Amino acid sequence: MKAIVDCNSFYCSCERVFHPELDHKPVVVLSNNDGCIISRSDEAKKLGVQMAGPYFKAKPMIEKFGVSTFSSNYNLYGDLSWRVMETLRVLVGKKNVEVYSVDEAFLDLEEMPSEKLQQLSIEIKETVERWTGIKVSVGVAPTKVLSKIANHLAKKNKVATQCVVVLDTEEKINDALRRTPVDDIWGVGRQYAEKLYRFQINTAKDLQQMDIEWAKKNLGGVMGVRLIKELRGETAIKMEEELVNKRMIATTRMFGQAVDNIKDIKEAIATYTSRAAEKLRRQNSAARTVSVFIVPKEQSHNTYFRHGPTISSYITLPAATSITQELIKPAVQLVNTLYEEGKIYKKAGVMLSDIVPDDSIQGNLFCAPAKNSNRLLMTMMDNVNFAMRDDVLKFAASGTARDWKMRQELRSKRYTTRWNELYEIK
DNA sequence: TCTGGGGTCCTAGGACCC
DNA sequence: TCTGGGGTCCTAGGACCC
Repeated sequence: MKAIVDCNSFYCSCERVFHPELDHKPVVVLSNNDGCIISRSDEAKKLGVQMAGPYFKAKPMIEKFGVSTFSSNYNLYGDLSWRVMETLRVLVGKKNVEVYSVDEAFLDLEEMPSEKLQQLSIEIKETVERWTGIKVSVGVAPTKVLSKIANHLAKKNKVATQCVVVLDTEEKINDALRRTPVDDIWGVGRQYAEKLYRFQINTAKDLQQMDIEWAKKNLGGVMGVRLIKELRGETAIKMEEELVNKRMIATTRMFGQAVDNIKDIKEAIATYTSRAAEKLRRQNSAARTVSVFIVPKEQSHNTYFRHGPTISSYITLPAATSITQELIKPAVQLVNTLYEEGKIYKKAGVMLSDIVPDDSIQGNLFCAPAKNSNRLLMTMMDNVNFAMRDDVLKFAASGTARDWKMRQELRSKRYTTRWNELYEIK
């Protein structure tokens, strides 16, 4: 059996840990730039605040009902996420925890006797809450897809289920499948949901009974086949063993305000490259391809949100590297080829790919090997910046005024990663 | 005026090889 | 005039996830 543990309204819950007076009150958390709403408490959901909706549209309602609003505080969420995951590792063993996202983890419970699963799930839920202050929901079932369905049902009926649903018999599974519309299934997005409804496939039970060949043809080939197998209780998506290195690393941002000069864009690109290089070194990798893209502001005054055309290009380096300066240089060069005078830009990004392990960099006959002093400098910068969870040390190319930086007007304090922002009890 | 950021996997199709 | 068969590698793009 497998479990999925999912934090309830994670970012909102993190804010509540340090604002207990907000329990049972509506809370929302905004994306970078205070652009849209990315986490809502149950009370905010009940008021009708839409997920991923633009903040400025919801603002009148938010003010009317006195919804507490926060800019995203990733220092805080990252730290609390780590505490939740550590708690799970203590409870079920390190090797049985697969961190799936900042607020979710799969647990491998194969060795657990089935009659103990309900009890264990309750214990997990209660311990995480006691140790971290974060409320979670637990779904248990034979496969990952089914456990996601269990979790969904637990969240939908918090009072009746106490946030724990265990699907350990055929009967319970079938009942759960009948109560789950296809668009609530993990792996079915908007496109597939529309298609399924057109075929009169309305519930997870309907989908489970479809032919494998049909899935292959209509639901994205092997992905569809896996999905149906998982719904039938047959494992098709395995637990990931250890931490796998990323094969692509990206840092992209909307600008706090639109940018109309190449200097600011270069600064932004240098900053994003530094951040991406940091992620690269954290997994002991090096990259050989640097891609840069910039997005001009859309001209039309359409009421609908549309992405403008993305202008992008890439450079493949003679040898893979993880040294920030060596990556900034080509990235900034690319900006020269992409930037067009007179246009206004609202977003930019850097992507590193062709990623290889740092210790097996393919040498290049025509290049000197990376100097050790550079490595030492990188390690030193990483240590300082990691301890502060921010880029306290940076390269001059990143700029100092940084007019393009994102807005975060409503951010709470970094209670757990800054000495001078510690929580105070009077 | 104001709409996030960071990933994964898969497929089709083109280029190229013998 | 006729124009094989099998393979690999790469890229772009679609779909999905949180």
